[in-house]
Amino acid sequence: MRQHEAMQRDGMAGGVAPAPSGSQSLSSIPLLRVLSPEVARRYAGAARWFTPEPGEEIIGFEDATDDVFFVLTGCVRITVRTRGGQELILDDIPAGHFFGEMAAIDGAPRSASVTALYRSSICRLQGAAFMALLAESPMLAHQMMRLLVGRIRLQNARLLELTAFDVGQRLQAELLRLAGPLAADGTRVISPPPVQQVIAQRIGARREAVSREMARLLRQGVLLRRRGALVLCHPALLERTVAEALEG
Amino acid sequence: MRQHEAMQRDGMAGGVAPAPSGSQSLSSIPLLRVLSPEVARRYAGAARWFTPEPGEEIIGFEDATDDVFFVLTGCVRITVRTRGGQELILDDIPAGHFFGEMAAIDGAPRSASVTALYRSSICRLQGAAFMALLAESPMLAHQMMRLLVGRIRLQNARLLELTAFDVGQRLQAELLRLAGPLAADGTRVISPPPVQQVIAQRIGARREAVSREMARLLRQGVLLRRRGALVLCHPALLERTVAEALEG
DNA sequence: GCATGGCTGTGCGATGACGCACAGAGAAGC
DNA sequence: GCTTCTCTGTGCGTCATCGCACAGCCATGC
Repeated sequence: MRQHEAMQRDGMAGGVAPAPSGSQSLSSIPLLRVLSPEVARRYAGAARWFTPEPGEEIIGFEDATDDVFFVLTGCVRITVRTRGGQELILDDIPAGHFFGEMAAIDGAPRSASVTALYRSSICRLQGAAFMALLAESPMLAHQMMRLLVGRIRLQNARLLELTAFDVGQRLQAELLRLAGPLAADGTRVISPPPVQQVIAQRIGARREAVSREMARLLRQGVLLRRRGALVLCHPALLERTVAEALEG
Repeated sequence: MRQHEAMQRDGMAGGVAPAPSGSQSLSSIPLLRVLSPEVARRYAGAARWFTPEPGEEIIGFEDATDDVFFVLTGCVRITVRTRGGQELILDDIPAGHFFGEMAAIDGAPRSASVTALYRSSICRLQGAAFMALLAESPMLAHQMMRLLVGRIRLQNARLLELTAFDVGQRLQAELLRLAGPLAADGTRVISPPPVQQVIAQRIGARREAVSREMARLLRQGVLLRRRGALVLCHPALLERTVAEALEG
């Protein structure tokens, strides 16, 4: 079940949404913090709050809506699927971030599906209102562009990996992306670690292949399994392997 | 040689750049046409013109520059490579379009390389000036976001194809992307067609595999080879195959 | 016309990934 | 504690793709 996987992936439990106090809540959204209170108030009417349950689909592929969604608590997952069950995880959106802005910007139908991982509290803003906000605040527009560019960069990297790397190399690259910052002892941890199935769906591989490759890394000692965490013992070594993959 | 490939891919021959008439030329750039003449004049000082030769590298991976480039005539190709020679073609930028905006927007080093396919005439604008323009013109900023979003959508599709499609299916999807509009007789043409090596680099496959799959399509009669053109006889049939690939 | 050089088609062995199957480990619930 | 369910590890046959090799084709230039 998706719910289980979600729980395992990340410790945050889904909580009840804070009572949406209507008109003053837009400024609780990190992206919109740059707005003046006056502006935020003006657009509050275009916002609605809701709290999807784990596994609930928030956006379906090719939906014609253009709302923008802000995750206040909880977490959602963006995926593209073939109807045959092949599923690629594009991104996980944690609390404080947002999704759904692409349809608002270009008016095209949704290109991916979004599902709640836990019970989440989410604010949805009408696409037109969001675009008006962007037009009103150059700072906001700039921030938006930075985020879009960041996503393109990440996807460029994934595209290259998919064509040039084997499963083992893609796994190592993904582990580095998932890991937290460098700790004092030179290690980086992934905590809590996603289940292998999820990693597989992120790097376009099968669960079994991920299992085999992780076993290899464990045997080599570059990876360590702890209670509720994966420890990259020698992140520099992994980085070197990835860099070498780029060499050849 | 890259030059040859370029010639074959597209009929436009590299011409000599129009004598850059200095300060009034910014308005000859499609993207910047929305600017008032006054604004265009104000930023003209931040622009420089140059004419790279075929095969010349305009941007190298991880360069620290942040200029934005506008292709006035000719064409350039954006690629990411492994140093071992694996090369993925991200996009070709024809006359009238631009590239290099990502570094200007987020200040990060270049994530891909750009090479001139023919002798091209190109205008480079300082990153800071470009960002100032975006801040000044919400219309321009909106247009920019639309373009970024379009690129993300395209890459989402390619990512899914790479993980879920086999070479044959990816080829069919790419042929549909390369083809021009539907003609009166129900066909769509690709003219001039890229060499197979280029198609292979776009879909993350080997030249031989592309050759084999194209031979199959030719045999089936959905594809036809003409002088300097590929004709998709039954584009609807190809679309159906791709859609079916998504089903299973 | 002829030679050159790149493009294309195809055969074939090697190999990496798939996909199934099943056993053991671990967590959650009763 | 026991059951149940998911997650994980691994063996193995199958299959798609790779990577090489080489032959024929076509365009270009002399």
